Amino acid sequence: MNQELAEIFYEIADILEMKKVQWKPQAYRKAARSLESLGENVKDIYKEKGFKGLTEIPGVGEGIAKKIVQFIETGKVIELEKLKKKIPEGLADMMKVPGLGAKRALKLYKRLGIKSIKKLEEAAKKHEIQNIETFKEKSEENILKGIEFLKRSKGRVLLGYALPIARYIESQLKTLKEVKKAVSAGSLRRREETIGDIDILIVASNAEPVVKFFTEMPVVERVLAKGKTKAVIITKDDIQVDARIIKPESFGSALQYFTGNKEHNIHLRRLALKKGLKLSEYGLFKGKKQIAGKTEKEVYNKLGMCYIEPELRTDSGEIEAALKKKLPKLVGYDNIKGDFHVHSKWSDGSDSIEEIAKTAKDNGLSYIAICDHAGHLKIAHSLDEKRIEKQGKEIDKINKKLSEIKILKGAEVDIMADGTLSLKNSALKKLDIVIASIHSGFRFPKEKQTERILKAMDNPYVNILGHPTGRLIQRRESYEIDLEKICEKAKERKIALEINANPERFDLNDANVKEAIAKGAKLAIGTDSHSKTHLSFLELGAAIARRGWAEKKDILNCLSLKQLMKFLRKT
DNA sequence: GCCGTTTTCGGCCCGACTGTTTTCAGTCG
Repeated sequence: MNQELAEIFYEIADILEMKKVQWKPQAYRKAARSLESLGENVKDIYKEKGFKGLTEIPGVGEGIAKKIVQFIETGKVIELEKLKKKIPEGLADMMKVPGLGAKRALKLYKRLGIKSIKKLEEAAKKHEIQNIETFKEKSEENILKGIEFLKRSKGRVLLGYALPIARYIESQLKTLKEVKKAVSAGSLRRREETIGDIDILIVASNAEPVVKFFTEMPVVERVLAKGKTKAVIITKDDIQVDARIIKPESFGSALQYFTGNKEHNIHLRRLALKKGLKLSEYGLFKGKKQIAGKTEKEVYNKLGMCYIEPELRTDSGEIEAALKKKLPKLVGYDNIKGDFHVHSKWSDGSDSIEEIAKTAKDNGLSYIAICDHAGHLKIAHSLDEKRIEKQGKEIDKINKKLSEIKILKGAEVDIMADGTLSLKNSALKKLDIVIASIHSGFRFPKEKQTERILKAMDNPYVNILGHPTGRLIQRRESYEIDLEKICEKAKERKIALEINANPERFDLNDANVKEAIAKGAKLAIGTDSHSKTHLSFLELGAAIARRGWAEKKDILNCLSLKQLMKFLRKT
């Protein structure tokens, strides 16, 4: 619902821009972005808090709220239908071609009657476009390249996929003697679940060789821009990477600016203006004098607030909290002592328990819970009671052998349609830790789904509710649940809600985490590893917790083994 | 169309790069 509405508002913005309407396009886009990053479904907001609730969404006022209501009730927004009649269908699509904005797209339509990407491609191939003033051969070439990119590009990529690529490019850049710093900013540094492009900031003694190196790296497929301080490339796996060369005295303000997000930055710049200052990527200025910019902290402090961690910079209350110095002390990446959700060869994982435990130990963990599938799910080689017992003996052996790491005996059991579990209590009782998850019946209506989960949570042996909403990023919607009720039950029953750190899941997500904490529920990060290399997802789980404003006390993984065992032995 | 510690009108972030231009508009982030 939110995404559909966002797309409608983006389209309205595009058409309005072509019609040379001032300001409204920005307003619609702001609302669209706001909807995209909203944790809650607008439909639920409307149901619970009515029209007023909608206008409380940042960037949504009376006008846009009315359109949201219209969409909820009728499935359409009349304004868009009207606008579409004035501008040929497909024309707004043309703006998706990189380098082609509203004005030039409209010009092509007016002069050549081009009104779709397909027609655009044909015209460019026939060299009809270079005859229009302000278009020449180069424009034609770029349009074709842009269309090609559009066809191949998969859009936003998962954080878990982009992060290693970014780190690799950073490390390559750091091999240059000119490079003093190379740091990724942007949505990657905010640890968003998907990344549009990678932004790398570089401090270098001499920009020229750095730009040359960057645009000629072996991973480069195509160079989009190459200037004195900025270069843009597309990698062979179709990820756009921007590089900026920064002076050391501006490094903090540049890092701040390029870490964003957009709303956060605009908010800060407005605050700066109110103080009679100007904030840009070059620094915070009073007249022509730079008063901050070397570090991010300096910039935030000079604006009258405390430092804001990158993961929080989404303009969703963090600036107000920072001004009042009331930001939470976020859980640290190094506070995470263990992993609660690991599969081994015993079910559908690919490594032995011993291999996994050794890797975990090398990663600095002090405990992991082996939670293989247990019960009826034959396809994942689920363990029955007998095999669980056998596995337990193997774990005992390895525990004796390895020091500094403790392997907990666990299982991931299925929540059946009626809310019972796929393994008998007599078996669950013997385990250190039990994760209950839904692996079937994704489409149950909200009430039934919630009831089913609540019933499972009443089982005395359940410790963690696995991937509570079941969504897969870009692939499957959440199942419909009443998260509020589930959080209340979690608090009451001392059951932790999982933050599944698998990059395709990230479930609970940041907004859910915030809600869970507000309701007093604890959270447990699990990587859902099916191979020892997946154990490194733990940091991504910590990132979600941080984006959800979690503190150490909210996260089970911060407990020492002793404290943890106490938590698990609930009455 | 949105928003308000300059509040119900009058603002709306700021700068780099490109291609086409001969000083700049368009696009992007």
